[in-house]
Amino acid sequence: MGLSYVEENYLKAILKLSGVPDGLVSTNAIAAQLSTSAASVTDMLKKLSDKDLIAYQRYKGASLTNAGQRIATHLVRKHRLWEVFLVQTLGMTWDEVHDIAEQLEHIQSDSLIDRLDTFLEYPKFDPHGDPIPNAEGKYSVRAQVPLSKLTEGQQGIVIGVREDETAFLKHLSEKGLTPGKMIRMLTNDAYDHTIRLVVDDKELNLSGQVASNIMIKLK
Amino acid sequence: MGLSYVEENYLKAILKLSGVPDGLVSTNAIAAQLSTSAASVTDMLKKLSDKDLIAYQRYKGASLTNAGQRIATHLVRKHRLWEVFLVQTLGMTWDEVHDIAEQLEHIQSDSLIDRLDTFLEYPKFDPHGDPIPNAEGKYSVRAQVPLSKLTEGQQGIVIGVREDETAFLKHLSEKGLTPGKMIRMLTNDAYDHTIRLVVDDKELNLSGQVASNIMIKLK
DNA sequence: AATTAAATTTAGACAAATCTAAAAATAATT
DNA sequence: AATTATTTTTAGATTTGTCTAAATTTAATT
Ligand SMILES: [Mn+2]
Ligand SMILES: [Mn+2]
Ligand SMILES: [Mn+2]
Ligand SMILES: [Mn+2]
Repeated sequence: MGLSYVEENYLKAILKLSGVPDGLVSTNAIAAQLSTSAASVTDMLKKLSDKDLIAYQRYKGASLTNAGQRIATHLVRKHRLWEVFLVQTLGMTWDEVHDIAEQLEHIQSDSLIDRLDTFLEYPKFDPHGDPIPNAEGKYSVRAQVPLSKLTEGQQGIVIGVREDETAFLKHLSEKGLTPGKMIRMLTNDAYDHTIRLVVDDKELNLSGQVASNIMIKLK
Repeated sequence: MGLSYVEENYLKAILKLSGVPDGLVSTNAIAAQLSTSAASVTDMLKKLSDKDLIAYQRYKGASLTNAGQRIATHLVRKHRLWEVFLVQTLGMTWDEVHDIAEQLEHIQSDSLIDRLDTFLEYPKFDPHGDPIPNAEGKYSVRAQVPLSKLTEGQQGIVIGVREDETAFLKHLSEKGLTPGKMIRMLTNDAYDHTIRLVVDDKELNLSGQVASNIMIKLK
């Protein structure tokens, strides 16, 4: 009784949005995440609830059951392992792998993904710095803070991003702001949130919006 | 304007069945190949004809147009390259890769498949001995004959099979009849088509049915 | 040539996933 | 508390791909 790729995408969306206060994800939030209508979401929430993959109360919201969480986490594992493969093995750039991984994550074969994990030597993080769950669904956590929160003089290392869009990632590549790079904050304007910092001995500017999507490990 | 994976499977089925006399593939042949009903096939043939991917005359049969052939050949290329990857890179056995490749062949990304080809060092044949079309759709042909056609005393090398089923491939693996192996025909019964041959200095029996699906390069 | 058989198409229904528009429930304002 | 605004659900229609059963065309037999 496998799930359709559409059902899988809903589970993944709910997992991604689960960071809310009471853990209940709203219909509209899911609709926005999946670029679909609220009506479609309601239909699917009923369906996933019938399959006991989510707990759903109408007008209240949805949360993953243990079964649903297991499936969603496995999808994230597959997505991120494939991203590592595409960058590390095939030499793609980090800005072109997300859309392909969105397709590859739906390939059904546990044997395949475990062998891929072995071949890649059990990577802990994907090219965007996101943790890769192991076969049991456990993953590493790292202390990290958005670049936008750093104060003047603070230093750190770029360890990831919070955004998958190609345009955003290409923008960072052009500025040299990729994972592993050491940065130092020069000025962080309290009012308009414009940032000036140093990377590779070069100074550059960033908007607060962009900086909030870059994750830093403090030095 | 991409095609659905269902449309892609129809094009691939028609290509596979195109070895018939006048090149016209029948509705029933496609239905059998895809394990679907003749009525469904008729519906899809109309649709593919409207898209100019096949030439179709009702009650007569279907054949691929140049556009359809290009797409179908590209699918075969992807399928076989992924099979090489699964066996060569991930260490799977040749009997477990076909079903996974059936899924992977529908991943949409030209960049991905060209990089995979480069990574695998441009293989010319897949694990089952089938030729891999290059990016332009051209592929190598090898002189080959079914094992069932060999006469007493003839020798040759196993270079491929004509059947993807797991049970069939496992059967051959157990008998040691895999690509690259040298064989010598002992007896080929003209009436019941039972075969006795030598592989690795061991004698073994085969049914005519099984032997007809093993391809040999004569020595 | 007429009849029977086989292959193919058409007709009509169904499941999955989607949409828009309208109705209902909840939340926010006055 | 009553009104307005927002969110969510329901109703009904649409697209894609499928099915079975009946009708039609083509092929094979007598
Ligand atoms: Mn991604
Ligand atoms: Mn990622
Ligand atoms: Mn195959
Ligand atoms: Mn093959």
